[in-house]
Amino acid sequence: MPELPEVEITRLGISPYVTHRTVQAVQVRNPHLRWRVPDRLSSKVTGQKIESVTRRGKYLLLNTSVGSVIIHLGMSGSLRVLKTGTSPQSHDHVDFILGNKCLRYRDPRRFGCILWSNAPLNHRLLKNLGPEPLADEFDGDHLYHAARRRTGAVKNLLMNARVVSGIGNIYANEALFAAGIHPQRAANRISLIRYRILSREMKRILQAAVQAGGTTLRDFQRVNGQPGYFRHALKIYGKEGELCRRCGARIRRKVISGRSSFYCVRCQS
DNA sequence: ATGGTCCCCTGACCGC
DNA sequence: TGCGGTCAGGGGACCA
Repeated sequence: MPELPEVEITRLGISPYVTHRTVQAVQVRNPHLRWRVPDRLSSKVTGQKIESVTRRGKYLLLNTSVGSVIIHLGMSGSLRVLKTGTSPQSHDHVDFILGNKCLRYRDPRRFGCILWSNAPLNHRLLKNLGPEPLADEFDGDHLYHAARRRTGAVKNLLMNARVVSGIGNIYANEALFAAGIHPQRAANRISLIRYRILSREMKRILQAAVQAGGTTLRDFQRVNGQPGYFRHALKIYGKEGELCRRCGARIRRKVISGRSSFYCVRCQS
């Protein structure tokens, strides 16, 4: 499900309900996520006040004064705020009880994770993440530099979290279409000028997606239950066989490194 | 260091 | 209605 915009929408959605609240209990119904939910999670976080909810790449952090809960939503994860006592459905694996509210983690495929760290930004999963794509430090020069020794597809460069964090399959496809770059083009055979265009398009598309509440393909929901509306703004992702909105050529699909890639042969090179 | 391939898991969908 | 195959928004582990 979630790439940067959807994780950010989740953050914005839960933040007002959990910030400054104290965790009174943690209920782990199924600890078997990507990594086992640590047994110490409950003892670490119970009694602590959540001071802020932040995001790094696709990771969410529930920050307390003694450490942070690290949450990743994987492919199918979601967080909702419910009335405490609401009976859990299948795949509702973890609850954080916050007085009369309950922060509930649901993840049918269990590709996500919930971990605890005293120093989350130095955690092995976070410390090597590349810059945030919406930060000033991320620009065409950064991409160009990262691409110097890489002969693989530029799409893989965008989806490499060590190069830039938070970009997944949808937004990589959309940004490359917007920049007119073929997803399979070798990363080291793209000019600085084109990387500057690409980085600008990435920022523009990610910002627009956040504005629209993210992209709902099938099951992404905001905390209020509404879908994200950026799906209607997608120009290339999932549109194999349709006509390019820019030139009318038929959109193609090709699997690159195991992920579906969509592109227009006339507009992207 | 980079770039492949495999795998974790469930659910939706499609063709027969 | 059932069944098998395919696909899905992520990303770490492993190997060449």
